[in-house]
Amino acid sequence: MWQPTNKLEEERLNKAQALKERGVELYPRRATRTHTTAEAIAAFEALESENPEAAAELEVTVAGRVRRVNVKGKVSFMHYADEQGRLQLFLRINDMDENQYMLVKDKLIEIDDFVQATGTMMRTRAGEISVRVSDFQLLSKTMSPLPVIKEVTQDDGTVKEYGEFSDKEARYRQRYADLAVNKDVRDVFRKRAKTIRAMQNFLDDEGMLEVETPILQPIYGGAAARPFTTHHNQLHQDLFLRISFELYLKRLLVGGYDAVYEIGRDFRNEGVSWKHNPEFTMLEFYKAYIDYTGVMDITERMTAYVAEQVTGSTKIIWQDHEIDLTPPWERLTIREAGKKYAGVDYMDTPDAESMAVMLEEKFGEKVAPGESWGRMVVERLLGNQIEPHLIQPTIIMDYPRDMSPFAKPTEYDVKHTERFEYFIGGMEMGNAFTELNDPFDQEQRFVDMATLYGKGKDEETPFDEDYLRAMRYGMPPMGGYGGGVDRLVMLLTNQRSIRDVVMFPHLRSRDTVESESDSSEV
RNA sequence: GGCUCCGUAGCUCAAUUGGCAGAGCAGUUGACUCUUAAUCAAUUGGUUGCUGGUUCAAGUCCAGCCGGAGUCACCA
Repeated sequence: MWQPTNKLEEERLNKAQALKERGVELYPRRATRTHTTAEAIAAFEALESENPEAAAELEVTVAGRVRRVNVKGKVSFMHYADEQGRLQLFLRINDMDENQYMLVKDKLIEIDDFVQATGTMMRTRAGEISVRVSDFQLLSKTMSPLPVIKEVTQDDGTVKEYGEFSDKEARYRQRYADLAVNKDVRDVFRKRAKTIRAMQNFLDDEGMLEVETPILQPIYGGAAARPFTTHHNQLHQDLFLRISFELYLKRLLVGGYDAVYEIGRDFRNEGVSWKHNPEFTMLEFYKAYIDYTGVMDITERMTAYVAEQVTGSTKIIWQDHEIDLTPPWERLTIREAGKKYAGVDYMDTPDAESMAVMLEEKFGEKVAPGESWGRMVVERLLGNQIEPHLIQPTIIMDYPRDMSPFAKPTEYDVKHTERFEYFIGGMEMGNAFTELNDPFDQEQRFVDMATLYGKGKDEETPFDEDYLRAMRYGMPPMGGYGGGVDRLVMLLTNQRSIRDVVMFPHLRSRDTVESESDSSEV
């Protein structure tokens, strides 16, 4: 049984007992509400100008969480809040049942409790719209007080907050408390929902079908990442949480759909950072009969559309930058971007040895032995030297073949593939290709992968024979896209950490002892 | 995993060279029939993340651990 952990909770427990003794139900079964806060205010304001008498007779029943209490004696004021806003309750002992009033006067019903009130709408002498309460009930008694934040709605309508709940760890671990007191956090997640809805609307209008594919997969693939593993007991089978949807979605175009998309969770067993969470939300789409330039076009239009829907503009503020998402965006090959932003032409160093020397001399990069040429181009030259410059939306295209096992080669050079990534605010936002639909080439890529990443390497890519079989049935030429939804939400809400756009970000658990399996980790 | 910084009351923060652990808010008691960061008077609240060490004396110095933030590594 729960015990109070501090004086404040002890007081609340005492009050709960006192309420019971007065016959008050702490957690009544039912509530009624005729008006939300916004509806009550709107209804009153609409009547007030034309017909003041009718406005004064407007009766409402409202409900919400108490956010401010001012007991003055035989008259008291309360602010309660629902999701849309807050409203004042004017409680006067003459206007209501004396016993009900005394629950407030004796502070048995207090800040953070949920209440229901019935009364007529009015304005106080100070001009604040309020409910003149005639009936008042407790809906839910709060045992643990929320962090103290005083909100004051100013004349210009903006809300000023006094006090704050800013401890990041506490906010992430107890997001419910964070949401309860920090309105701007609630707004971020409303925008998150809008972002996803806007994407769906856009892609539906493009004629794509939204689908769902397995999260538990016997063979993982479609990206290079360490998976989480689990086990199905009855089937005696190890399963992996997906690291991408790619291979399943492309199978569906073999099946006859022209275009499909999926928005869902991916899981990658890797480091966490301001832009990495172990589980994150991804959008992937595949559309037949277009190539990667067609995907570029969709990407630009989709991003602009979503930004417009969510923020009302295609120009957004991200940290210290104003970013213009209006199409078209700058498009550069990696090679051009290397010349422009890093001052090097990587084709001057066309093999791993010379590339390593150049990177070390020019940028002080310490290249690990055995790193491939393509990896150095993508991760060191692009990732470390170019990416931080890409604040305005930029498409970077034509990636080295060995880093792009599902992309078709470019016409001009088999060393490169028709692949692009795009960057906004210095963040990689997504990745796309002209998809490889040649089963012979794909089989060779799997073999190459095994050589490159095989034998105990963490990123080992399993050979997916069923995927090759699907390809042999005939796969239409197509363009495909994968992009991070969380990062787009960060951009549109100007949040600097992925944890601020994920409701319950992953944190180390507080009170578990290190398990034995952890000791095998380095 | 490496490095740097951080952890003090419910929340936000103080605490001089190592010298009695404090403030505001909220909480408690009382007053107040139009308050609004209400006001006025009085007042409670602490295993200073944990464990150990140095010292006459540790929030402060040292070591280890736990947790967080940042950064690097890692992340086709």
